[in-house]
Amino acid sequence: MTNARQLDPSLLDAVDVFAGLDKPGRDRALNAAHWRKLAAGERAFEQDQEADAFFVLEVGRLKVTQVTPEGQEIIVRYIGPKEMFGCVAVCGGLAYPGTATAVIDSWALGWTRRSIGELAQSYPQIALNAMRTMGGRLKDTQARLREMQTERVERRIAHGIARLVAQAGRRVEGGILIDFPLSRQDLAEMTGTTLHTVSRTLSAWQALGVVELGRQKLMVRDPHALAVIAEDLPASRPED
Amino acid sequence: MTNARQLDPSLLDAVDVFAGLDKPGRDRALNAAHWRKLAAGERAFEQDQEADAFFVLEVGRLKVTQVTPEGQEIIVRYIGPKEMFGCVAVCGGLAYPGTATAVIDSWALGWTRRSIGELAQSYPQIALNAMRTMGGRLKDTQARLREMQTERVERRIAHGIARLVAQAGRRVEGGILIDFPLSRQDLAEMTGTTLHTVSRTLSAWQALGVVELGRQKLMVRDPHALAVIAEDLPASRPED
DNA sequence: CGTGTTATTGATAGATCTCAAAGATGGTGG
DNA sequence: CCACCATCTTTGAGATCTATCAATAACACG
Repeated sequence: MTNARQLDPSLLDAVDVFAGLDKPGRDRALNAAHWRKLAAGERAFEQDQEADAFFVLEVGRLKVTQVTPEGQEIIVRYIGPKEMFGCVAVCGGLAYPGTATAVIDSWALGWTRRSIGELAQSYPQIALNAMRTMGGRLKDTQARLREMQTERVERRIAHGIARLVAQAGRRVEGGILIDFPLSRQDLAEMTGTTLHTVSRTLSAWQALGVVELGRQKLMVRDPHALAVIAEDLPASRPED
Repeated sequence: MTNARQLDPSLLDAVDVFAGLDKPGRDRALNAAHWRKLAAGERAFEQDQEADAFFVLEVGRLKVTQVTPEGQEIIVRYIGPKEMFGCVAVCGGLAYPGTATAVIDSWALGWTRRSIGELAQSYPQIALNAMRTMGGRLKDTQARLREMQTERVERRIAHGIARLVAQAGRRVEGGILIDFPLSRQDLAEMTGTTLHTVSRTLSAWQALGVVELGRQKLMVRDPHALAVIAEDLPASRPED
């Protein structure tokens, strides 16, 4: 693997899984890592493939997807800089549960299953950190499950976008822009609906001035209004 | 806490989280544990309460539920003997994400957050085991999310029942019985539908001889037929 | 035997998917 | 620089699933 990028010691600074590690620990972790470049559209790993590596994204954006036996695709989550991915399988020891695809050109640090295992052996803190992250993901997934079970489409879309705003929102003139290309189809696969319904819903919101739309582009003009929809607050009920 | 039951060393034998521990380790774990009796309907902990303990169920059956801000309840999972619960929060350090309620009279072993932390410190294997379990739960939850997003109600109910059969099915004369009281409402809260739709669906299945129904009782007569519905396979001949 | 819970069943309305077609958009190559 | 093409998006109409409303029935328990 070409080390086209330097292994700067600060790379692991904000990475949760290596939090609390001393200097020698981080150096050792960095020395065991290799760079992996992922051009937009390229895959870090695929569903059901043997889980042989664990990654931390440094630059870019990935989406993790699963396909059903019927061939329908759903988006499990988006991964941003400093987030880890491919962790579940390496810990559990089986195959990757999903496919990780770069949405824009990205750079990730990778560790083989063996080297991350050795590191965790020497630094138990790593296992505890990983556990904390997995706990967070489990909670997050349960929240989405709860939304799917109890909420109508419009609220689910609002929640999905709110999540993206928190994770990948960039303040720009006039609102908050989702910082990577995002199609109506992507939103549909995140929220369990169809691109048609997403398109209709977003068009209605645009007419109300809540969002501004473009091709694979989404800007939230009025985050408060979005929250009102997501939480189904009675705020601006025209009547009753 | 009354130790109404003995602390038999074999209690931890089949408990995943303590797998691979040597004899002194298990003894130490057992000595730090306390018994907790849960009468049917009683709660081990409640949603948003501070997470101060971690449990392993020894006898009985629990359900973990969450309520939405609107007051709608969903069932996150059922817990059977030798399964751990309350782990997420203790690891992550926050509040319990759901409420654990005994469905039938139950006995659990409990550890305070402090004592389980000390144990994990001394026996890193515990953290690894917990991580493996959480990985499994995450995968399971993602599978349910995928089902909710891509499947119609009938298939979701079939999947839900299949999961219960695997977890709590008891072979009896004429089929496999779900081993605890389970109402139509419970099934609805597991699969994201209403008790009405569950009732209609089950009635139809009963007419086909797939299941046999009773008050809070469900027996699967034809597991294969159920699998056919769950996987949406082409309807096959009875003698296939 | 009354009472509360649980379950069944019918009718209806509404949300959302499906099918269909046309309209934008941005990149590419001539 | 422009035309063309693949993709992405919008919008309409109809079909369908499922929730909701409503009423009754079955069951368990004291």
